[in-house]
Formats: sequence, structure tokens, C-alpha cells
Amino acid sequence: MSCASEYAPQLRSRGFRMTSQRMAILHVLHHTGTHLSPSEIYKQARREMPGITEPTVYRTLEFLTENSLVRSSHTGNGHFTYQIAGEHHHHIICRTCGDGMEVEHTLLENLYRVLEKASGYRNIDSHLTFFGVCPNCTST
Amino acid sequence: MSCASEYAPQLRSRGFRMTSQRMAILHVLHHTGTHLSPSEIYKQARREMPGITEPTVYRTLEFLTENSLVRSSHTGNGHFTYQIAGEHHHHIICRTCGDGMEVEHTLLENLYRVLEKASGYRNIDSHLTFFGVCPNCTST
DNA sequence: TCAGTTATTGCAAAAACTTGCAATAAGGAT
DNA sequence: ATCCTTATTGCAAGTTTTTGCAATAACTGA
Repeated sequence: MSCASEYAPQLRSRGFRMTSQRMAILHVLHHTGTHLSPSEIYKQARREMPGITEPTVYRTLEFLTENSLVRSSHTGNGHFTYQIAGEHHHHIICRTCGDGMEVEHTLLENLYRVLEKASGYRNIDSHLTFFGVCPNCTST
Repeated sequence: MSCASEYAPQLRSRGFRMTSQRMAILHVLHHTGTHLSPSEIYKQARREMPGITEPTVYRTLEFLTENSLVRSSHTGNGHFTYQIAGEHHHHIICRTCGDGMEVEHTLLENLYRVLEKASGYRNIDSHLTFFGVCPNCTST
């Protein structure tokens, strides 16, 4: 109810609508704060809004991602997780053990500028996932 | 037959086997040269090896990716495509029109070094997809 | 406040992807 | 050349994700 309705103006100004399904999903993501898989989001959103269906969850996540209210990131196994779009960070995941950590966005800002120059693209804004080998697995 | 068997020693030396299914898939990727979706790969591989099944294609792609013979990249829509692991490059995709272009790996090398220092991870080797707005869509 | 427009949802069915397990076959050893 | 070990596949059934279309409900304007 509360937090999610703050997002309504952002949608309305672009001709979209705030619905109870979108509120429920935003609420879930807002309050857990971390990355969740579509099925976890579905389960939790049903507590807020019992009638919500799975296709709606998938479509909503895609929609919210396109509208920058939510960010998606891919884990090692080929699946996506979703989180509320807050502070911008990235991930690095260990190719060997699967452990991960966050990467500050500021570290990439230089690169973004280089890329914009080289490609002619603007407004680059990607949530990236890097793969490498973590210190633990290197030493073994 | 021909090209794919070159990869056999790489697998054998790690205790894995070269099979006709793996050959078929490598052959397809080697000769098309571009990114293909799992179902496209399945369709084409059946021409080389009629008995091949879909689960095998998925498992094989994952296996070949892990063993660095194939690289996966994610497109905007949340799905993965696969290509033979050759020259290393990345993609930038327009958030508005969906058009894309390749990004030289050399542009990122600096960043990788920065990240290795900051994170302690080594051997960072990711196929990245950036999203931005292309020149066409910017001017409109 | 109410009616109209149309973005959004639910439903049902399809497509894409995964999993467990028994059967097969690749490569090493004899 | 043949046997043995075990990595790999196929099958069949499951889960996850997508799609089309009719029904619904959010916002706009009167």
C-alpha cells in the first residue's frame, strides 16, 4: 500500500497505470531489498494480493525492468533474479564455487564513458555480472 | 565431422568424452559463426545427428560453456544465445529499438584489471551485454 | 460522479527448459 | 580386438516461462 504507491506518478506520467498487482510486486521487492527469483516473488506477492497469477508476475517484472523501477541480474545458472532499482551496483561471481560479491558502480564509470565514445550509444546503464575465480578458489 | 573433432583433445585431457552429439552442436556453432538460441541449435543439430534430443542440447550447451568451447550471452529479453568461443567480444544493445553492435574486448581490459584489484578475484572472463540508447534513437 | 477508452489481467494452452534414472557408448586397459 | 568403467544420452515427466485473447479495471475528460 504505502511504499509502492510512491512509484505511481512515474508510471502515470508515461501513460501507464498503477495496479494492485504492480503494487504487490513492488512492495515485495522494496521490503526484501535483495534479489529474488520470479517464483519467490510470485509466492510472496500472493500474500499481498491473493488473486495474482504467474503470467502477470513475469509480465510485470519485465515491464518494471523496462521502466527502470526494477533491475534484473543473471546468476550463473542461466536464470534471472530481480531487485528494486536502488543504488546501482554489479556482481562478480566465482566460476568455481559460485560465491559472489557486489561491485561498486563507480568502478565502471570510466568504462561507460569509453564505451559511449567508441560506440556512439548514450545513457549506458546495465546491471552487469562478471565471472572470475575468487581468492579462496585461487589458493586451493 | 571435420572441424568439430579438433576439439576432442581439449575434452579428453580433462577426462571428458567427445560424442557425436557434441560434435554436431560444435559443428553447427562453428559454421554459422553467430549467436543462436537453444531451439535453433536443436533444429540445426538434428540435421547432423537426427537422434539428438532437446535435453541433450541444453546440457551440452551448458557443458561446452563451462569448458570454454562455447560462449553464452544474454539478449535483452532474458534469454540466452550461444556462439563458438572465438575472438572475445561483447555486445551493446539499444534499449529503445533493440538494435545491437559488437564491442571490442580490448576496451574492457583496463576495467578487468581494476576489478581484479578491487575484488581479489582473478581470471575475470565474462561475456557482457550493455544496454544504452543508439545514435538513431537519441536523435529522434 | 460517471462513462468511455484502452492498458492490464486472468485463463488456458503452448513452448521452453530441467530433472532423475536406466540404457548406451567412448575411451582406457588388457 | 575385446572387455570394463563410467561419462553421457534418451526417455518421460516435471517445472518454468510465454502467448493470445476475452474480460476487467485504472485513469481521463465531461
